[in-house]
Amino acid sequence: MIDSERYTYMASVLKAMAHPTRLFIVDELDKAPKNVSELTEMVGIDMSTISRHLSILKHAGIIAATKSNNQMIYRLLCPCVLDMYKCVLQIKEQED
Amino acid sequence: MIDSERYTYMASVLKAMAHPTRLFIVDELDKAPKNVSELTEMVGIDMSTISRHLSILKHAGIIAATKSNNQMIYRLLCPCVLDMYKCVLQIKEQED
DNA sequence: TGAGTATTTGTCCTTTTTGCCAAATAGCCC
DNA sequence: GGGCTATTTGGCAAAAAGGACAAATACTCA
Repeated sequence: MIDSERYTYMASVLKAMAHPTRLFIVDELDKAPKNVSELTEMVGIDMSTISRHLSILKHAGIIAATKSNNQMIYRLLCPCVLDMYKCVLQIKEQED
Repeated sequence: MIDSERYTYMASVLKAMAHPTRLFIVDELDKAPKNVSELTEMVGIDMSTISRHLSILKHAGIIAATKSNNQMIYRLLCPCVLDMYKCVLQIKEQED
């Protein structure tokens, strides 16, 4: 398979996006940076789970974190990922 | 979590994309429709595995199949998914 | 230093994904 | 129908992902 490394890299980024909670987080961070507690409250699951989701997104290079006092403020790095949402919804329309 | 259903749907489509082999297949089908044997030869893994990858992409609404004689010809339905590649590579550049 | 808040990490368990092999199915041609 | 080719499906094992709880870490403020 040609360019196998590139496909593996791209798949890892897409995999980082491919979870409902993480898509929600990305959407929220696009509106404004937020800390872990705020996101935890919005999603309504264990904070440790949210923290791991954030770690996955950060590791993929999609979001970044800044420490402010004893909080971690997460922000969206690449708003271009939101364009993916549009394409996906276009697929949905075509199906209906 | 607001819009939970929509995020679940979007995650399912992204998950369907999030595999190196499936990204390769999408890329190839964008160039031209192909049958299972052709893709199997290009990727170099078991045909049953390719068939399952195709089934995942088809189920997600990303590709479609047409039967021609005793072959299945797969084609890309939404070329917009290729724009995702661009965004992902943009993330990579920002990291380097 | 010690209490308190915010976040991350370790561990365990369950579910999902991936890939191979073998078997089943579908369609063509004789 | 029978052989042939193309594709899909069943079953299994290994690997990865997801989530909860508890414990650890980090930082602030008194």
